Amino acid sequence: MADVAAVAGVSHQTVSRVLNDHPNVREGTRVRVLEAIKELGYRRNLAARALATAQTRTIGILTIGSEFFGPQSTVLAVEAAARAQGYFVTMTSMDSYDFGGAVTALNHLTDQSVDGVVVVAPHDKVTAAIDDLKLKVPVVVVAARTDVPAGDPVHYVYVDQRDGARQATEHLLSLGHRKIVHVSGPSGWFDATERNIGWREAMAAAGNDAVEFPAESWLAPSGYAAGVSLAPRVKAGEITAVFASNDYLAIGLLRAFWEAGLSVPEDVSVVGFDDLQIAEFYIPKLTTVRQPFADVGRAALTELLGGERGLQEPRMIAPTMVVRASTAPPPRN
Amino acid sequence: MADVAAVAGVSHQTVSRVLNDHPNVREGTRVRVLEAIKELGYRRNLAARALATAQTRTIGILTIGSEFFGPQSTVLAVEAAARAQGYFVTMTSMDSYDFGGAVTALNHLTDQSVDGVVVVAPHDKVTAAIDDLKLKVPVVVVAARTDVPAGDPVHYVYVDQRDGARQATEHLLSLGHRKIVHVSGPSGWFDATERNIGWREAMAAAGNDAVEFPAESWLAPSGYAAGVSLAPRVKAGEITAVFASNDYLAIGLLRAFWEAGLSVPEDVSVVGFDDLQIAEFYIPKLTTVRQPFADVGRAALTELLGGERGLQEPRMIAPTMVVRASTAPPPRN
DNA sequence: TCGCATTTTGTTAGCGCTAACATAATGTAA
DNA sequence: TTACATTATGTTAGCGCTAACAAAATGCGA
Repeated sequence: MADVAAVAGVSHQTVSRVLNDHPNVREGTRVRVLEAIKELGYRRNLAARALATAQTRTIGILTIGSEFFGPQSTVLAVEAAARAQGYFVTMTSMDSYDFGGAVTALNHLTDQSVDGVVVVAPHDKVTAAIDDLKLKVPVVVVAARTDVPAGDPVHYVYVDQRDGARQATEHLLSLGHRKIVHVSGPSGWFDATERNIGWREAMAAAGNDAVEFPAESWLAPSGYAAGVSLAPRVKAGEITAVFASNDYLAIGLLRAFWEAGLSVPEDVSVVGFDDLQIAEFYIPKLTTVRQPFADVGRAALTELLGGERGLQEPRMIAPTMVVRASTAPPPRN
Repeated sequence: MADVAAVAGVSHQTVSRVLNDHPNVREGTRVRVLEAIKELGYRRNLAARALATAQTRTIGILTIGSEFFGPQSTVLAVEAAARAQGYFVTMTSMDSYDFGGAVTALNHLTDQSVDGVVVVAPHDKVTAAIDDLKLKVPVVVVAARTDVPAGDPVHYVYVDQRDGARQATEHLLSLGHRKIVHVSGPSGWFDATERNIGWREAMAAAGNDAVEFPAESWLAPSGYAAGVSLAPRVKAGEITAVFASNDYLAIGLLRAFWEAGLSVPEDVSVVGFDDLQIAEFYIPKLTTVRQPFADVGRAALTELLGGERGLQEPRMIAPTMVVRASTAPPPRN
């Protein structure tokens, strides 16, 4: 910076002013400084700036360390939005979904003096760690947590999972299904819990029993296992439709049903959740609930940088029902 | 740090020594300092450290801004490996795959004084930008670039795409196929180019013509479009097998063939590339080439931090053929 | 016990930037 | 023109850490 100042014939502080768009710099001086900067290929040292200002203009993203479609898309959107706002992004993922893993990951971010944190890890162990740590920087969590106490400094942004599950369930009910099973996501995950609640509410409203089949994980093998268990009951006429807590589970289910000789949607209807890229290309095309992950990512960053503007209310984004070919009226016995 | 020093009754420099595992610190002193650190909940300011040492212990990851399975998995693995080595990770993605977009993204990383960069964006525009910029920090690119000049400071780590394509092609040839078409990936991408070469080599070695059908993108809709075009030729007996440049394309293809009333693998065989999580659950289960993305990520980081150890030769990792149910001998007319 | 090598601890300066204040230049009303 | 407000620029100090050197404490052989 001193070199630039020398070339432009000004003090280093004036260079700093130009760099920070300070108003009180004469146009001629600004131009000379800018030219010197270009000539020397100067780039300011951000570590020094961070030290002097106690601000890094960096946000941290904490994410789960797995290849799930939703979180990944959200992270990408957060990063793009942050960059557009002139922020840098540092990312870390968790080795395990327990309290300690979450604390370690959070510390890893705060060690870097991030100006804010976006957490894309909708697991209750993670939120517990956040509550416990009482971070000094703003935190936005992408998780459908509905029991947030009023005035909680941590903000939540999410897709209305409960509503999505309700839509999915009502779609099946409106087709005439009554014997429906929900293959629910693994415990600890807010999305699983909320979808479960939405499902129960819709079933209760229609006066039906809400039968669940808990999946071991979010992945296709678990859906497949569920399908293997459920197929005989479908054949016995005890089940006419399945609402799976995500598309991976739905696809596993579809595969298991196919292997059991069941036709979807003729013998049994299946609904998923997420709308994976390939949902539309599966055989049959999968009826599912689309989550606008990119919107969530953008909203989370806006919330983070927006500061104390307005209310503390969680930002909730609506999912969309996408009806394709894996659902139809139940068989007539 | 001064506070810690006061509590422990030492100078701040001794605290610094403890923090940096300097050998010449008496055990008793070290313990006292450690206790003071714990008592005060002290965490060192990394911006100051970076300023003093001119090292950030941060590596930058440049990635494409899309939800592709491979790059995403690789990024996750790089992050985990970096964290295990005590490095921080800052990430940025590109808005566009042109030269300018790559330069902007690279500058975004170097502005943060990263100690090294891992590029997970196997596109020729990106490598062109890297060559042009002559970065002062070590760079490792995850891309199957084979024309790297000897002594190039940029190192390349990748899966042997050419070999994978050869395996896929030979698998089809060994089943008896001769009329094979390769649905190739979009231009500019190293993976597409290399798979194309591997395919041609294998076909040439078997004395067959190598017929290609270029896809517009890496995504399922492009595979579907290819399938729509190819289906009549399959029916006419002009094609008995298709090697798609990735699994998304293969799935689009499968869907299009299914809609055209063609059975896979009875009427036509299909091979993909990548081994997506759901490849095993598609109907039929997809025969494909598995890429060990996590291994690549780890290898890239090792290469980056390993420094000038050993040769400059690109690190090449072998893919594995996974034979499932989408391939079979050609129909007997 | 002394003298010297070795280990341990302390002191000073500076990394490159910005905040706060000081000074100089300019504009404007009387 | 002068006096004073306003704008533009310069000077100084310090952010929290580590490198380099200085000084003190310790160990050890004679």
